[in-house]
Amino acid sequence: MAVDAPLQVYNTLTRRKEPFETIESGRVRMYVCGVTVYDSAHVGHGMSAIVFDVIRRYLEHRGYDVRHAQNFTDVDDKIILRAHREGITPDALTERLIDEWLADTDALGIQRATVYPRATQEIGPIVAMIEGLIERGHAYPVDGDVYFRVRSFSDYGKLSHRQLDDLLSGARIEVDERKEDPLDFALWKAAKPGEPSWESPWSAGRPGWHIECSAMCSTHLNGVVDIHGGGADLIFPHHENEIAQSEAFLGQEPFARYWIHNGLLRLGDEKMSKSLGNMVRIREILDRGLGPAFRLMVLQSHYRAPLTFSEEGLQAAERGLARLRTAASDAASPLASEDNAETASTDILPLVAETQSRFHAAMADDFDTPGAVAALFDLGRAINRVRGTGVASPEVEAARVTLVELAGILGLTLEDVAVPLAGDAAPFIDLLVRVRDDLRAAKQWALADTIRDGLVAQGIAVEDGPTGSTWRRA
RNA sequence: GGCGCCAUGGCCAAGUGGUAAGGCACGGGUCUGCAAAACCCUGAUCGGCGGUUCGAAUCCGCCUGGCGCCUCCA
Repeated sequence: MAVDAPLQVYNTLTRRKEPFETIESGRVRMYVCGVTVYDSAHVGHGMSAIVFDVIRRYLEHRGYDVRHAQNFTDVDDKIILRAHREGITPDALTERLIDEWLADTDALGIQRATVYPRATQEIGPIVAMIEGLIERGHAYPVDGDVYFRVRSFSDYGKLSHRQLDDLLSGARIEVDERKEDPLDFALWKAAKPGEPSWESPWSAGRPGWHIECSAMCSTHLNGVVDIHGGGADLIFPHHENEIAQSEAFLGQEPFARYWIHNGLLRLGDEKMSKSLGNMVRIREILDRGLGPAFRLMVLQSHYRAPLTFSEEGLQAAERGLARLRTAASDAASPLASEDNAETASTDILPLVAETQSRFHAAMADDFDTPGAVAALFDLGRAINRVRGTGVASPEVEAARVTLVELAGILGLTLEDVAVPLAGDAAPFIDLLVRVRDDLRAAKQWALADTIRDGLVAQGIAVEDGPTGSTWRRA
């Protein structure tokens, strides 16, 4: 593999790209905020999952041993409300939605995290951390609740680059007289009647939203992590609060070395979000077989930039993906020699090397997937060009293998997917296509066209080449 | 009101000091019984104004337009 350039990673905390250095040599501890499971996952979640999946795949490609933790927030107001509406227990609801999440992300080709801790299964460590914060004077109990004392943490605001006083001027914060400061946030909430609860020194209750991630980083990633990621909408207050809790508790900084945030997916001119109700579920695009196209669409935009989700964008990606698949296909048909075949085929070797270096340089520069993808398209075009001359040479095969491997680092599978998708029908389609070939040889074009049209109507594209016909799923 | 981001060809989208990646679409070709696929050719001086510089899409200022966060949110 080509020598990799030093990896540069953009850090939200410092607002600049920094050389990537891990706490432990060769190992990466990565914590990515997961979802609150009260509804199905939408494509915005899918985008985030794909972004961090690619980051992880690339780090692993560079030889890092990545320990990846992603939480499920499985207790909160919305879950309780939703479960009540459906007439089921919160547990039944979250169990179902977690299964759904795993099925959806699996189908998107996302590697499973190393661990998927759940808030309700981390109560012990959470309570311990809250006790520690109270002991250190960073938190205080009130009527069974426990709040974090924001003024006790001098660095508060450093991630989102805000001043405490600026935040107050926002004036959208409900004033709770029991809190010392309006910005103090809950670490523990006493349960109301009928709500799920766990015993604690302060009340039967449940953890606040932010504390679970801090506790999970402690129990699953040794407290301090290399990468802490999530959507840009988590920067404030969630990640800001996590920093306050963890650094106040640990008595050291930084709690996370690199804060990585993906830009948000938009629908039309506004952010896609559950609260706005303008979501498109991941399942909807998976059912249409557009999962891979969605991944390519995400990759063709930089992860930190916002991306607008659109049907046209999906279709454009699907077309582009088809071209890459053609180039990566094993089944390309060789033909008798052509004059320019030899030159074309030898010229491709330097391009293979160039593609490798372009790809790696792009990825090493803060995961510039659009640049990496552009290199793949250039290589794909070169392969198709040589193929067009009908020559299958070792050089082209080398290019093809490179294309497939590099795409694999991005989680894109290019090799033949048509036959498996056609399932049991494949042998019959093969038969029809062979019969049609005989008809064409006999110049029985009307009949040949009838067969082709029939297959097309069934979603099978038939393409006639110099040495016979091939088919693929359209 | 505070903090921040963005504005690149028809659409999407990289590039952050040396004279504009890539994808999709359109048009014109090659190939082909036809079709499809594939390949080839064709298109932008980078929102506006001013400044810094030998040189700016790329740095600075102002303006216009759009977006995000400040409240649950990937």
